[in-house]
Amino acid sequence: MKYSLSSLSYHIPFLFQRSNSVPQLLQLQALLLKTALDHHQFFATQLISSLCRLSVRHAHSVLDRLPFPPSLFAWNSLIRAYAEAFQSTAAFQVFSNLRRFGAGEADFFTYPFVLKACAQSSMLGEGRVVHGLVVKAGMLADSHVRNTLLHLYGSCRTIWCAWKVFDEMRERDVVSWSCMIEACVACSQPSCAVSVFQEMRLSNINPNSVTLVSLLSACSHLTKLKMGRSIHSFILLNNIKLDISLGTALILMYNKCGQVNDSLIVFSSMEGKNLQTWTIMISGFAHHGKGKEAVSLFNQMEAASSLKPDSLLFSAILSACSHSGLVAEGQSFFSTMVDVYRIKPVMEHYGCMVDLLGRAGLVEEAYKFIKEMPVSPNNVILRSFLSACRKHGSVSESNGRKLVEQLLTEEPELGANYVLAADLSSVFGRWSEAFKLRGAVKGRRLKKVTGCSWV
DNA sequence: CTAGGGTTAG
Repeated sequence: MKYSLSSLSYHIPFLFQRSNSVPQLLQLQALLLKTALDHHQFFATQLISSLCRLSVRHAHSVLDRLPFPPSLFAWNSLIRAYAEAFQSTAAFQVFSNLRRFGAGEADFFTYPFVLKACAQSSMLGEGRVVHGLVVKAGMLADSHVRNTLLHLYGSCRTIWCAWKVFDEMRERDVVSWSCMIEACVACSQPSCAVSVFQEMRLSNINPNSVTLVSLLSACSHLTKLKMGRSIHSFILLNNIKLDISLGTALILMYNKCGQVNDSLIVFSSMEGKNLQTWTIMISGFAHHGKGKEAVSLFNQMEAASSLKPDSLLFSAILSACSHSGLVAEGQSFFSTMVDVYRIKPVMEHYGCMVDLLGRAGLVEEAYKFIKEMPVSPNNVILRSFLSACRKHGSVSESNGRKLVEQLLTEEPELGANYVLAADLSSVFGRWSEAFKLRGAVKGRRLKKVTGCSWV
């Protein structure tokens, strides 16, 4: 095709819009070079922002080689693209380059992008630096910037900083409140999240689906079934769309509160489901001893959707099998995972298998499995196996003893391990040893510390 | 061209 220069510059924006591959865009770049239109900032910007959609790397190299200072729009596109590609360090690096070499200052698009990148990777130090620049540039006046700052401190689990930003806000919109609720949940303060929500209602701000996802998460942590149910009715009454996230959060809440039947009702009513949704529903069945239902749901997923099960889903289904004594099914899932889906088993999967065999009383098989695993068993697996030994006996004393020693060496601070060790010594009739081990329980924690500091 | 959300063994 032949274009006159003026008609060419008219057509180029459309060409950009139509290009959906890197080679096509590179061809366009060649065209710009040939026609000297590459010296027009408008086209350069368009090239960079189009490239950002497809290949951040290419976009970056074009920006670096521009013969004139790139537009702020181009810088912003690049930072955003890096943030969206989870390359937070690169996003921050581009932001620094913008400040050093760029023409003009960062604007109220730049800061949300770079802050989002910092939040994603919990880069608190970098985030604080950006916060300082935000203050200096007077950008706190922008609500997007303020809300992203709030999100940053929530993600970095520095709740006091989040509160500071939140308290200093004069105007709070639904995003500000949602971010604050989310920050409380992220910092293991679910009851705080609930209070913030109540305050939000008093301020006459209406929650949206994102707010409710965070709030439901707080309900799950607190097992507040009544509140969870009222959120569910709120959703139904207000015709809030049950999207994947909201539906998943609801199912999770019902799971945690022991109401799997309700989980299933929500699950069935959802239109779109992703892998997480299936995983959560299957693990709900797993936790409530409904192994058969879990297995049938797994098969249903394989048959009815194009989703490919992942490592987490296999953890869930293996756990379902082990809790319901479905030994053959569990073993079959394990080999399907390895042979059909080519997923490399990790500690969790081995743990499920040891648990599956151990609970079923197949102690020797469990021992054999542990010995044949390519990794050394962790505390969880050791405890699971030794509990099986305590219950079903029938492992040779010397083999059991070695694993007990391993457990006590790796986790000497947990009192529960000494209880287990003492019980096993009793099984083998070593009474004095059992007595000594029981003495060691004193002064040690019986449960793991979860690190929850609820207010 | 802008901000916020959910999962896995014991």
